Amino acid sequence: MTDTAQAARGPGTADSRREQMLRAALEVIAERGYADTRIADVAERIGISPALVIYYFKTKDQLLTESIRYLDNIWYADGQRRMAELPTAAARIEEIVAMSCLPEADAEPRSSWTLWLDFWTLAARNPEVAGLRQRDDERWREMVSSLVTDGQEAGEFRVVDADNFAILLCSLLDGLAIQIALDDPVVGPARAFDLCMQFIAEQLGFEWKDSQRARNGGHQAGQSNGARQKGR
Amino acid sequence: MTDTAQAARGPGTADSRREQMLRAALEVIAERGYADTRIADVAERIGISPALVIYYFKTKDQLLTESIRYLDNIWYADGQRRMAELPTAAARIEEIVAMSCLPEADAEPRSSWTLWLDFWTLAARNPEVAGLRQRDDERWREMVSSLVTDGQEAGEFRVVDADNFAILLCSLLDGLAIQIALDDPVVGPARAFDLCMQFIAEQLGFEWKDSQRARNGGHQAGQSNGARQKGR
DNA sequence: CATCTTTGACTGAATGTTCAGTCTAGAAAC
DNA sequence: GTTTCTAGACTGAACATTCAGTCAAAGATG
Repeated sequence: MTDTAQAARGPGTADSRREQMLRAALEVIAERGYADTRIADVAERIGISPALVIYYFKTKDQLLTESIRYLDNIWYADGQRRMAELPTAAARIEEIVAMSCLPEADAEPRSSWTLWLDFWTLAARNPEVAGLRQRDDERWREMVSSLVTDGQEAGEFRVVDADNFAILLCSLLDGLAIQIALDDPVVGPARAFDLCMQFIAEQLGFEWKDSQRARNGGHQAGQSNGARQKGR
Repeated sequence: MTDTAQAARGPGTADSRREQMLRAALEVIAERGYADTRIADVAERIGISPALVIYYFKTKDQLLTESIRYLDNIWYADGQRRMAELPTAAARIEEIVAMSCLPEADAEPRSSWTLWLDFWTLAARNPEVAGLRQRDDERWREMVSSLVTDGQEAGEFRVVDADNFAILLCSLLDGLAIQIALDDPVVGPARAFDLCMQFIAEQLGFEWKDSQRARNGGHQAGQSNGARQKGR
């Protein structure tokens, strides 16, 4: 009967404890990798006993899976928020590229890009995570796709197949993210960003002047609250 | 003379044993994932005792790391061989895309694409593997880059910056490989292949007629010996 | 040729460690 | 005073690695 009920509906403290643990879990995963993340690590990071982690999440697996879900949701919500704040389709698509390529100044270390590597690897064997990933990818492609359609209707973009373009762009971003996550000396954030924008501008037929964005390292569009994730 | 050694059940000769183990390790990694691969799995697969694995590779880590190196080398060598067999730059670049996207008919299961996910994830934390991956990526980009240059000199391709193009294409292939590895229902091998070829033809300004390659599922260019890897 | 000796491949049974998850009981909240 | 949180000590299982040998083939010796 008390499946997950108790935890979610507890007093305010319970709620923040949970989230505190989820965040800690993501940090540890980013540092040590999903496979090498121990309950003790997560507990230690927030100064509690390992037993408490089990008290909130019945099993280790639940903790980790849920933390991935948490990441997934935060990331998507953040994307939507940013999109809503920008006026033109061109600006919005640039924001997407920036989110995928450029580390944010305010965010913690350079951790999170690697989280996506773990996410993918996990999805290869864990059906639940696989579903999550797939939905996430689909959402993302739709975001791009409808954005392109909007831009075309507004006359900002040339007419190309929006769905195909979305697949291409999202795959390209994933591929570039790998290089960035692994600190490739040839394909750093700035170069990835520039190349990608050039590609987009060419495909969609709009002007893109080498922005200074890649130089100063962060996206400036909308960093309102203290969301701390940044990779993709 | 006394070469009855290789009997199916009997003790194997030292030389083939190592490779046998490396191959078995890759199979297990592909199935269960790097993190969940146990020495006992590898041993069981070839019907030997776990102790023997340690006898050959001092530690588990060494076995796994070496198996990744083995994969890396095989993959690169295979790529080079295929390139050498094709006459035009256009055919060669198509072969690269096919290698990255289309599963081969003869190869075992659909295992190996996921190996690359594990490879990347591992590279994020293991410096040795990181070096390996970086070298591999660099090699690959150079292959594309020089291929493009050749094609341009031969008048097959339009003139674009070869290095930038190589980065773009390799990243795109990586990104598409993720989708394929994770069995994305929207981005299957055939579609990935077609989209990618369209992109290339457009960028390099050559004709590409919707080949039947993606349909019949495999690459036909050069499958001479019984090499059994296929993913990327 | 008949015997010993060496050597390398191989195994089964320990050993030791690392963790996830449990149990007990105390402190805080309500 | 009952329920919710929390910690510390503990248990049990899963595994990597070690050890002490077995076994068979190849050389050496006479």
